[in-house]
Amino acid sequence: METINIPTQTFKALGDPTRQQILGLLSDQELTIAQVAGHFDMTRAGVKKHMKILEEGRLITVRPKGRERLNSLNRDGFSAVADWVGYFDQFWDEKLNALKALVEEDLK
Amino acid sequence: METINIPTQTFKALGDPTRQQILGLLSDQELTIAQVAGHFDMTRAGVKKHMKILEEGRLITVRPKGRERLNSLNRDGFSAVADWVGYFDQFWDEKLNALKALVEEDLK
DNA sequence: GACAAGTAATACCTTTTGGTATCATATTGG
DNA sequence: CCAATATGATACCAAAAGGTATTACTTGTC
Repeated sequence: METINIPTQTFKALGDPTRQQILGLLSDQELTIAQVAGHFDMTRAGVKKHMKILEEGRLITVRPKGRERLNSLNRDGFSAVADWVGYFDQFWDEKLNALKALVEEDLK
Repeated sequence: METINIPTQTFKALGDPTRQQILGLLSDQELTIAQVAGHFDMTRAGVKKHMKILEEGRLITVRPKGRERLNSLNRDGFSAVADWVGYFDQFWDEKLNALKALVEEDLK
């Protein structure tokens, strides 16, 4: 049996509107925490907590540049979600096959 | 600009291990709330709440059968997640194109 | 050392999670 | 048909987790 690891932390990270917006911002360009905070009515500390959750969900990565730390999207988390959803594609395939078998049985 | 609606409720529904397990059970067969509760150390009322969240995330549907109500997977939620992830695929494409452009610039 | 970015600690409030209790409804047996 | 039973829906409550603001501390660059 083929198993798949469930990206719980990734889904949790995605289940918040603020974090979704942050991802949207980062899809344009990499940003510091202060720059992200500039787009919201929120303190740097508040943004930082969301960034940590996004990082734990492997949706962003951080790289130092001078005295700043630039945050950018990380493909890992997105791939994990895509894989997980793909796993359930089996289900729909089997369901369609079962339906097809039923129909063919009817035609006999 | 092409927009995409963000399935927040769906991600929220997916961000819980118990609900993920429930989806796994339902990928085998449709089940009543009582049957789902049989797989967990949880009351029917507790399970019911998870089912409601899954339903709001369009991950399951319910159909009545006698005095029972059978729960099964709903493709809508899964499709929404797939679409959303697909939207971010653009990002990786653009990033690769930018990289390619840089490399070609270098070769001049 | 001064400044700006980042991080840590704390407190407050809201949301989520799960339990118990209760009620309505549908089925089944007598 | 009526009583007993099983299912599921809902209301209320307590504990836990999550979100935000405030304040203060650390670190890196100039």
